[in-house]
Amino acid sequence: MEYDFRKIESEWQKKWKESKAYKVSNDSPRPKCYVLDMFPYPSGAGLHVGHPLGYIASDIYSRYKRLKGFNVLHPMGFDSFGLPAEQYAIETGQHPADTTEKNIATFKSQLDKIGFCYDWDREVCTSDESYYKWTQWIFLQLFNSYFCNTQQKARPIADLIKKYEGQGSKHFTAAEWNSFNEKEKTEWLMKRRLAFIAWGEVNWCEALGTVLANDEVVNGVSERGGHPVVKKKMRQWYLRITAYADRLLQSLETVNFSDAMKEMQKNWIGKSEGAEVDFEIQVGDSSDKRVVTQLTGDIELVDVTIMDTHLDIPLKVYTTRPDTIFGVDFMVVAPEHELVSQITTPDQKSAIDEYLTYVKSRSDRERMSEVKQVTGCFTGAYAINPFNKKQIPIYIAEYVLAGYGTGAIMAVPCGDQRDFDFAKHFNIPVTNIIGSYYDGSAANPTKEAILENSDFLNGVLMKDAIGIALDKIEALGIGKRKVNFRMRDAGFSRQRYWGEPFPIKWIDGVPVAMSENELPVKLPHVEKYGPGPEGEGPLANIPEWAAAQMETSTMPGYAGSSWYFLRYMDPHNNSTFCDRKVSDYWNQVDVYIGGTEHAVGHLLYSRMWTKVLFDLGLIGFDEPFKKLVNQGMIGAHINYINRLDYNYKIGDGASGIVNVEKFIENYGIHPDQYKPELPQIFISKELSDKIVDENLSKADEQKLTDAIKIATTDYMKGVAGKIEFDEGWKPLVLESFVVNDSVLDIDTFKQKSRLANSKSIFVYDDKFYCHSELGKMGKRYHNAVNPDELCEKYGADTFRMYEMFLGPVEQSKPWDTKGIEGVHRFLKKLWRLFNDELKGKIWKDDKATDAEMKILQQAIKKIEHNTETFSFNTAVSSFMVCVNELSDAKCHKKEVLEKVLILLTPYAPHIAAELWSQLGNEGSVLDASYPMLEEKYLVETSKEYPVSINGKLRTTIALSLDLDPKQVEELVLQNDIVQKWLEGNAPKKIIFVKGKMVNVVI
RNA sequence: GCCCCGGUGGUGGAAUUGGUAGACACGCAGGACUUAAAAUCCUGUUGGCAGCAAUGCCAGUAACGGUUCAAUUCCGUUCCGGGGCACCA
Repeated sequence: MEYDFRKIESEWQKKWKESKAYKVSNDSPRPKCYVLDMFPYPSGAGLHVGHPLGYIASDIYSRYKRLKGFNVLHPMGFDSFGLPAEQYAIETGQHPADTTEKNIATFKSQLDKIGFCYDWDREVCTSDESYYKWTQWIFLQLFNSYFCNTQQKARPIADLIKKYEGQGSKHFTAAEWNSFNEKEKTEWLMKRRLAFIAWGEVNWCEALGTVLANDEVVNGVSERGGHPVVKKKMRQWYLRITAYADRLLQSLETVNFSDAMKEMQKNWIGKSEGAEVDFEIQVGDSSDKRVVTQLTGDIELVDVTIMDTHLDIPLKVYTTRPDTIFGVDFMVVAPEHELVSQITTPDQKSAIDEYLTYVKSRSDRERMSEVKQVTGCFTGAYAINPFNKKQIPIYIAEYVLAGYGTGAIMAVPCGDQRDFDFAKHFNIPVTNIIGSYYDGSAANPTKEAILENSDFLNGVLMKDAIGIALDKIEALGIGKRKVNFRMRDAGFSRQRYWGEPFPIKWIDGVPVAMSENELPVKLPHVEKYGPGPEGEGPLANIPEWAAAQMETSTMPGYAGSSWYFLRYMDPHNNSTFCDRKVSDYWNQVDVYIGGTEHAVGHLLYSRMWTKVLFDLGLIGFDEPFKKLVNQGMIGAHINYINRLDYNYKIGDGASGIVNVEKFIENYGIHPDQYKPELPQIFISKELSDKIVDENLSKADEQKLTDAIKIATTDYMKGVAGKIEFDEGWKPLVLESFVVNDSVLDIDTFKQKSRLANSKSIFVYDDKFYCHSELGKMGKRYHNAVNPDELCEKYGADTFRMYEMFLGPVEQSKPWDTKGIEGVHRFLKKLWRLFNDELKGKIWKDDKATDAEMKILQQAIKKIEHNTETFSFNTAVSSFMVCVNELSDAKCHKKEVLEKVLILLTPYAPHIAAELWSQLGNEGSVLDASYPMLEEKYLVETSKEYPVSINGKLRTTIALSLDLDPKQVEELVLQNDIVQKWLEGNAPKKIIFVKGKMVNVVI
């Protein structure tokens, strides 16, 4: 009886489907465990072997927990709104709903072949009405809530209105509030809502007709498609995630994420503690009597003489190092800063104007990329150091950004390298406040120096001086402590079609929330997916939609994925997004598995939504994911082949001018239109390397010349002209199936590669080598490996185990299909413990020996530990060790084998179930109980001790474990090899670690 | 530039708190079975030196140095690779 995995797997998959073996109940006396994979986007390309890595890991863990007696929720669904479907719709005219449905079907069939234990009854798709109804509902909760700074939590906006009506705010009195008209009230409330509308500079991409999030823009072009992106002012919806910045940061301490992940989130939030300090501004020096006369309206510098040279408005700077305030030698203000026009002196006006023009001419991209070049311009104005009244020149420079802090910094050249470079460039004298820590050649950002030249801070350690300076600044009323965050509020509008419509109507220019019983606001059908007028979304093109004054943008991709883990708990509830009782039962996701690419986007947004829902009392926990496991990427070799570049040119050859008549006679075409299909000349890697190194041998040169000759002569018959070779060659991506260990399989290449043409010429030595590098797996690199094919060829069980066997889940690693044979052999070997090819059944009911039990118990111990710690690769090798040992011991005993099957069920469920039923077991192996570890079989009485001389292993000696150190020493010293090394001398020391090793020091 | 993670045979990778480096596989080489192939099984496989051989010795976990009886593991410096952030004050 052979291991017929195709039959076994399809039969068991069918059985499990029919018996609803993966149905999960919300009502169970067993403890719960929630294992979740990151929401996949159902792309048209389908799955490649990189995708299921995390799914297999989570599936193994889920099945393991089930065997351990947990009620396990392990759902799957689809993040089905998104740009690619819409792009595809624009290109092909197919409705995104149709293509999405098709893609989901493909995904599901691919996933099912791998044998995952999903309860498909709980599947959710973000583009289903029954789902996005609740996305819209949560949006309304966000819209109708504000962040209360006193309680540091979200509260209903009604509470705020009540407060405004009763006691007003620091901006208006209660009486004023009550006299405001609706529009004014709306505007004030909009400043506090968690979902709000605002004008903002957004990344506008003309080609996609949409606004992109920061992380969707790469190097100034759109991530998808690479279209140019420009800044544009638009009215956008935003989520006030900045209100949660501190809580998002603090509660990172409560979750089990990797340090790298926490670090990324911390960087993104970018909290810094410092101070805002006001500096008096003096325009011109005191001998110069010119100053600003008008400070309101459109400000202009007026050339009049006035005695007072001080500006009423202070220069507000943000600094994290108030301890360095006596080392300030100049100020830098962002070129966009509103004070620039006010403080510029007439002398400097033309220089400043020139610099501003220069800055405007620079794209953001240039401003970011050119770090080394120092640019800037003096404004003519000075700030006054509030402590020592020193005059400090004010510059503008593009390295200071208007959007961060106050848009102005105090520059301390002895402590900050950028400031130092700037000072050198403009010959600004540098004040040294850190003594020997500053050597005059570079800045030193230390906090460990004792301050000098610093008035009341003299002799104080910088670290300590920060607090002292802050106290003084606050006491003098010239500034205050201030915490800054780098994070910005999250843009929540997309000028797109394939997303959730907003439950918002615009009435007299005011956004008005629709009521909950009007939900869902259904996404209407459109004929065209192009953008609407003025950059609005496609919905603006629908007359009825526009007439109903509906919001025309839709929600972004992360809307639906910010709360989907809640919907899985209660997917069919029509009266609420998720029943509180149910979410209290399932609570947080215990293990969340996915890639690092969602580190800052999805994870921060879903964490924020969870906090809001918690604040509003809708769920009972404020962090969605208890533990996060980051799966590594599966890479693949990208292979390149070098093709010589050459062009056919007629008429400028050495042989002279083309005889047009003769040419037409030969070819029936005018020479200008003649474009022959030229043979392609491919050169192998070592040859192209030699060419680069100018290391070409005579023989190599001859080969190339010959190839070129063949290529040219064929096409030159009777024609005057020549073929011109460009200098180099083009590396082209090869299909991975034509390459074996960097060697090109020329026959397969000729038959199957899209690059081959009938007249390809190959230039190489003994083997044709290709250039090969490790990169991503994907369609465009022609190296994607499809899991379906592997499941077909080796079975799902083999595929699952091989993916795990590749290496640690969290580590990125290259794919290599070859190794899969080893895992497949292992399963066949396991099968042969139960069945013989000829004799059939060979398993027996005999009592197992202690030695056999020991093999089993070792396996239980290792595999349980490895599964628990997500070390699935070592678990697979432990299975191999176990089966190898049982085979060697010729153990075919049910008592041992059935336990092995339970251990194996999470990893290879089909074969485990089949053999389990062959053993005559009633009931499903899916619900068997995990074998208990019985330590008594693992107790050893003796050990083969490694014996080292001076730490170097020389021999091993078998010793009983109950010997005392003295007895051990005696036995060790009697050993021949030890004697040999001692050369008759007494050892200096003998180190004995019980159960580990012996080391003799001589 | 800053932060995080990593570097182990031809390849993927093992190695509790420092305690027998290279488990388990792939590949390769040789052998058995077979008319042959597939499948299966057995043997070898870090490098170098010596030996008919069992074996022995030396070197060896990116490089160098340190701590220790003992270092892939801890510390320091450097190099290389991957990821994240970036004129962030």
